Amino acid sequence: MGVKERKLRQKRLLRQEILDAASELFVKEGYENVSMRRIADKIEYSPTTIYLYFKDKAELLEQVCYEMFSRLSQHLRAILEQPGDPLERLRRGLIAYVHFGLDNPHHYRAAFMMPIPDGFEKEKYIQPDSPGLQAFDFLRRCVFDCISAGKMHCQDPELASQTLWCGVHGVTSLLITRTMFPWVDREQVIESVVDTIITGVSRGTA
Amino acid sequence: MGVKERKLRQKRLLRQEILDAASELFVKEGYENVSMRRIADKIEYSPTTIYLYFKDKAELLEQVCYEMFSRLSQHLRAILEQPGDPLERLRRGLIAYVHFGLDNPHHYRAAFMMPIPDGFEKEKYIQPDSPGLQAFDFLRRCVFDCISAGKMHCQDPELASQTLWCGVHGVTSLLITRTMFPWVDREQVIESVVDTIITGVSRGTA
DNA sequence: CTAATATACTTAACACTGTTAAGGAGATTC
DNA sequence: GAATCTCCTTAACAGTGTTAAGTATATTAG
Repeated sequence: MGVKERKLRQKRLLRQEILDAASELFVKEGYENVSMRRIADKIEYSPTTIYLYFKDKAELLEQVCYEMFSRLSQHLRAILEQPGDPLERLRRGLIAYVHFGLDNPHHYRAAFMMPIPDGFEKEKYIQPDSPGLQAFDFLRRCVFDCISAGKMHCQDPELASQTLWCGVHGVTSLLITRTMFPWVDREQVIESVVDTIITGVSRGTA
Repeated sequence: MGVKERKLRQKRLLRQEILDAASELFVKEGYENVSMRRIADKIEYSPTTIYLYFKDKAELLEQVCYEMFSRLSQHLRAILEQPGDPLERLRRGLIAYVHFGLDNPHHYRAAFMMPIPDGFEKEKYIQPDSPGLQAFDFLRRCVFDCISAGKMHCQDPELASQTLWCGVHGVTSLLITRTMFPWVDREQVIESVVDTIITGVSRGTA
């Protein structure tokens, strides 16, 4: 009686089709410039069909970002699980973070630079297995490794991690939104920020 | 024949009235949650009247941000023109920047965290007397003072300034958009970031 | 094999949005 | 007193996210 499974499979397929269409459009044109009707056109269904699979446009974006975070997590894991000097690993991880954001500017904007709808964050962002926190966890572990290796005299790994995150987020988001600013050189700024915060955290007194 | 001046004065008055109403609503509810009709209601004019004074909603926001930048500039000047250790001045300036952003989250978001409409930036952001660049100039001068005083061995004051800006922007924007993130302590993170980037820039090798 | 039900989708509509075109009172000028 | 100009409004357009109601089709029950 595989009929039920076939139906379920088809439902999942359509759901993914919607997700892919939305993702592609969000990436190309940005969340607020894509309408539900456009997404519907792309998959050749009526606009209201989307609401059978997603609560609203925000949830659609949320799911798209979820997938994006998963990719970021994988990306970071690949880097941070390599052997070698933990400080150098940290450096490479932070730089990879920035480039990942610059490669996916619309998703990055959606994930980190937009106000979170009410009653949204607590459930989705606090649960510890969300890809967002998972990515942050890689950073935290890497910082811990640095402290263990005596490469960083800082009492508080959590504070250090959050500080580092703020730093890389700063470059990433400014390079995304202020493309016309007379940056001395984009790559140079990225390296400068990463080096600066690593130096500051590892040699700092805080 | 003061009739012409009176009319001009009244036009400027209404323009400012629109600006104030828009600013207040933007601050309270955020740019995208405020409609032209709501602004019009507040000043008790028809919605289309606004278009006699501003090209579109984006220009309205731009002007509101312009005023906000002017206040930030004044704020920073007050701090950075005080005598004393330039490194300490820099520190106070950066912390003031962050708090200013946190005190005006919607304006800060509008000014730094939103994509710039096409054909907008070149004219408005590159002209050197814009309050935005003016504020950045204070930072640049302060960094220059630090280098002159031998407190910072870094060859490139421009790169150092941009690096510092990225850092403070990072904390500011993350604290604005991710209010529910389990921050170790908001004030502590601010201080940590500022101290970290200052330490990094002044002791760094880059 | 027919009748009832459940599934998956669509059409039509609502209440909004930013923005523009056309028109209308009231003051100013000739 | 007639024409013009200024400032503002009404009405409308084309779009938005979203919901309620309706319609075929497939599945199940009698």
